[in-house]
Amino acid sequence: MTPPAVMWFRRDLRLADNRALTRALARAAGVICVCMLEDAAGAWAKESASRAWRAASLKALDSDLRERGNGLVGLRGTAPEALADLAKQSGARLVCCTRDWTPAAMAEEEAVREALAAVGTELFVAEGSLLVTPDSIATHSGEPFRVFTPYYRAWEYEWHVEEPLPALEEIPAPAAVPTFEPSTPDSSAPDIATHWSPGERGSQESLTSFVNEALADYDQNHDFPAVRGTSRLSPALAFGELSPRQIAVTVVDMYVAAGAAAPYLRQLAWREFAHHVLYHAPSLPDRPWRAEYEVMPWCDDEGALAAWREGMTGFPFVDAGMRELRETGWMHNRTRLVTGSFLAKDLLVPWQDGERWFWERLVDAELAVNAFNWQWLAGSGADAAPYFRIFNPMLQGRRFDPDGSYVRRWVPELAQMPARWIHSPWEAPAEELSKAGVVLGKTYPRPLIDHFEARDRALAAYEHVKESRSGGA
DNA sequence: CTTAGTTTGGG
DNA sequence: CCAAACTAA
Repeated sequence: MTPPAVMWFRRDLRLADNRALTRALARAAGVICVCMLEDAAGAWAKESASRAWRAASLKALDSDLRERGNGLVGLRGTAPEALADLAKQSGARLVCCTRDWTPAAMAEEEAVREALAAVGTELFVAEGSLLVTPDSIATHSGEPFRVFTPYYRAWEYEWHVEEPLPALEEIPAPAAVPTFEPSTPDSSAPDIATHWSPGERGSQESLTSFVNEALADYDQNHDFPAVRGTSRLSPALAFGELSPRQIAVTVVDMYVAAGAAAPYLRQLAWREFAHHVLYHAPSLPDRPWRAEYEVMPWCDDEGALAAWREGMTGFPFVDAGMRELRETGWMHNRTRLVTGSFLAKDLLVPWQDGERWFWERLVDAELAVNAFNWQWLAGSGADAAPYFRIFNPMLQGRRFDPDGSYVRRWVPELAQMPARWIHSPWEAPAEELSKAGVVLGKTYPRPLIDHFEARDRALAAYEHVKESRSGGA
């Protein structure tokens, strides 16, 4: 009897277009499908929305596997030990997984490779989490890209439309698979099932409805958080329920001739740029990418941070975003920009605090993307928002939620406010407030700070960074 | 796509 | 005269 192969699922929780799984099947008559019950390389906080998503997604993967004559086995302990043990017990000579380009995951791959080598088993690492791997493109001088536009040009040139691998009809298991029991999600995590359908099938349906319903108007609608104008595929990408190739090919197929696919593909490229930057600067999650930002005079204001987390800053557009995050595990991109700018620039709270909160609360949290975006917002990142671009939360609200329906949905205490005042209730005449049943400081907080004073304070702080760059070192 | 200040151009 | 367009920080 030929020995089985092992498929080690990580952030590639899909059966279609999975080169690792396809390889395992091609090399052995039976495949043992495993995942680590606790994802050490993912380093989830104890309470985390992603953990809840992962648990649901693993369950879905298990049932998809069972339909194909297999099933998922959850392993305890660390990946190198658990996989080496499994290889020894089962006699497997081959373990397959998909490459994860984040630093801890790459280190984990190496540790697994060594542990497996010691028992005479090979680790095969397939590509599939990115369309263009971080090490495959560089500037003319051979340096990593530091600016998005030239990166995007190279990226666009580099990726090829290539048909994804089909889903596998049968995945024979070498032995009976025990019942899969994922670790239970945290009680504080959002109720995933009411807002999302995790798992490969649910994500494929999300992709189909996105290309059918929203893609054509993506460019016009994607900035309006009250509209379903974005793909909402970020959690599926984060966990590999869909590969970027499946998404890109579907999007391009829909719009062979028209340019309608380009704005969306550009967003996929931002995700890959984040991985490119992290790969070449592994300290991205912790330290400012631009070293001069080490001297940035942040304020460790616990109270302000708490108000921001709770969605109680008194700025309706900011609070709506933060509450959407809390309730659904996701936030619209526009409000990610505005809430992030508000934390880092208006409140001058270190971007790492925002990064940590998003990491715990977002179902789509990806290390590279989260770190990159926070640094981008704070001004210390690659091709970052210029320091003087400090979002005005009132103007942003009026522009991108003109009728206030996004605020009304997530900040119900303002539901009766007329659109004219909904993004700055403190400016509303007293009778408008009372008609809407709003008592500032009681039913809804007064603004935590004056935005224009905060803006001046932030500009002064950034001035300090500029001076240290020209004067110091 | 931030703001403030300046220029331009239509009415 | 004012609003849109442009520009510097």
